[in-house]
Amino acid sequence: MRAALELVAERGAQGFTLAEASRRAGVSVAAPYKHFADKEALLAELARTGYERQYERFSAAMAGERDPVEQLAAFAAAYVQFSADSRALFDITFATGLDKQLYPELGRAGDRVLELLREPAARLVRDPAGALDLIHAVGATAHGFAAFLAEGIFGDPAGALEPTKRRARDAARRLVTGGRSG
Amino acid sequence: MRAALELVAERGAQGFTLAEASRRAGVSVAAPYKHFADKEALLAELARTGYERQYERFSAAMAGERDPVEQLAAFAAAYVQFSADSRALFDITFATGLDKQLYPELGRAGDRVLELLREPAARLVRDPAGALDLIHAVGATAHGFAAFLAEGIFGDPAGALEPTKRRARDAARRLVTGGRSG
DNA sequence: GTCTATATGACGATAGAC
DNA sequence: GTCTATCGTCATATAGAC
Repeated sequence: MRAALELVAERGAQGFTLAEASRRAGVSVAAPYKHFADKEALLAELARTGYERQYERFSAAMAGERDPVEQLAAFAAAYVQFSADSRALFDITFATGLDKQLYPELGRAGDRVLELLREPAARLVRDPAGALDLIHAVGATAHGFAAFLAEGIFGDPAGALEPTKRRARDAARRLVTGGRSG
Repeated sequence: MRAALELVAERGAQGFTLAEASRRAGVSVAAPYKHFADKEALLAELARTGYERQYERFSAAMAGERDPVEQLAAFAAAYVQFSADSRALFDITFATGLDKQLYPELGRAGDRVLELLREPAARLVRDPAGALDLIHAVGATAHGFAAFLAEGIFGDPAGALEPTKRRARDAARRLVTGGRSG
């Protein structure tokens, strides 16, 4: 798993091959098949832990804030942070093309992450549909900043991390406070 | 090129293979090498046209608005629209991992797209750094909505397209009108 | 511009032994 | 739980003829 994660970090979730991961782990290419049904199953397991780490990190970041607006802003910043310092785990939860019907735990784990935003959103918007919209808007914006950062659009990803976190935080605040919420 | 694009649409930019594209085009696997140096060069060319189409579509959408806020909002909606109706061209501009140093035209073509936002942003924010921040925020948010839509987070992508466009438009407006702009 | 043929090398997955 | 060996398949890229 460690070797697989490293490989995903280097080559992306698609460029990942079981054979190379096996070589790096120092085992034969046959060994993984005693632990996983196939290549996809290993990727799915990796993605599951990716969501779990996200959940831990985001909830920790949000726990430091009391104001719901600041909780959403903290989420956005933590999202960007995670995408940068755990890029492999982040990518694998997105760019895999894993069938969430085939791996239902995956869909659930991903939903749990977005549900972190439910309480603060509900405190800000009475209407449930409006609250869901706010959740999606904050999540999408955080994701966009993370993707642009990784793509180098903000310049060198290492150097641009802190400014990008700040901007994601600001954008989240503006999404909440600007105009109506639905 | 047509066959290659279809293939990218089906299997993503990574799953794309030159051999399969050749088969679909009805030519041998050797033929493409008379037109492109290698597989990457063909992908880069595809990505370049992807940026060009984006530029055309986004500028057309923005031309329909006079108010700078609405121009930014129209951009966001058009971004989501393009990601949905031209998914292959959209994906290839992002998920390729193409070295923009090796293909400098690519970087320029991508920058040109974001520069569409420069004038409206400048009209809204005097400070140039603040204007750039606004460009990045609108672009990132549009991208996030597009990515979430494609990933199925909003439900069936076909059905969720129009609501997502509306939400992206709203979010862009809120980014501009909410709080300070830097 | 296109073909056939080929060199070379990976990969996913399985069989069977230890 | 791990190995060696292997099958079948596919890929990228080149050489040389038409």
